[in-house]
Amino acid sequence: MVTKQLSELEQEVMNEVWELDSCTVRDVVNIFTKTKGYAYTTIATILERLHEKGLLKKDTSAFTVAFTPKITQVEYSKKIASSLFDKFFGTFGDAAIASFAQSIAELPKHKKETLLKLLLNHDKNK
Amino acid sequence: MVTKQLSELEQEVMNEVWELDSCTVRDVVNIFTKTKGYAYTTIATILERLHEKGLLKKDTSAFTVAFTPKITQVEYSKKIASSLFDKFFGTFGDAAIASFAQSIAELPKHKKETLLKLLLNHDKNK
DNA sequence: GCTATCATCTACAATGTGTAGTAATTATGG
DNA sequence: CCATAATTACTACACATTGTAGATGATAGC
Repeated sequence: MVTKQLSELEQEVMNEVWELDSCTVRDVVNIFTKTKGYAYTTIATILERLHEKGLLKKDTSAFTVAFTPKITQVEYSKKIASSLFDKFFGTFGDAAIASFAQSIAELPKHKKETLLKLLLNHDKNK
Repeated sequence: MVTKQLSELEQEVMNEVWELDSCTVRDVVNIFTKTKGYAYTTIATILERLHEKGLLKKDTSAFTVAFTPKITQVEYSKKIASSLFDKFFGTFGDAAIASFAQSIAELPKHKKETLLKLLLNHDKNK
């Protein structure tokens, strides 16, 4: 099951929605006005596209529409990780395991250590 | 340094070029006729694009052009892995380390074991 | 010299993406 | 209750990427 990645802006917006949890177009626009200035309709379009892609629930019962994530950020990141790995090993095969390992080894120390701990734990409890 | 991923077809062709090492358009066309039937010019276009993207050397000294990889598949897969990890953690932050670990845990046994061995080795030699 | 092959140039439809205007509708402050 | 602001739904559009390949001119080899 290939989980296609979101576009840059979609992902940014999605991250905000995860922070806000339930929100309106205006809420998201307000967040972004502090940094980049997007038109109201631009954000509306992106939220709509995220809805079409099945990532957001859309509650239209009130005049002002509310969007809510259908999946948590952690769940979603899990899907993306799986999909990435599948694609990576599908493309490069077992020869790429070393590349993979090397990239892990080059992660910032705290990430690497947390990761190793998790992996070894997993391994014990199998 | 973000290494952008190749398109599906570009990647397929690139994989063949890595197998053949030095090759002509015809060589690649021949490989593919066994499976999918691409027009000669389709493959030529893809090879040209891979050249533009800096992945292939193009030797035009003879009438029949020869393409050669500028980077090995393993080196390239290393870049992709790094880029993928950067993007992944850049997008989802440390909260995603667990997702990452879980996806590793779900890899086929032999991949996972090879990977763990490499990681622990790395860790020892630091 | 003819013919098959090749390289290069050009093209084009489909899709994704960032970006936003317009029209119609509804909420709201006075 | 009305005017103005806010909101939604629809439409649009340019630009990049991708898969796909035709046309045209150059060349190699018989």
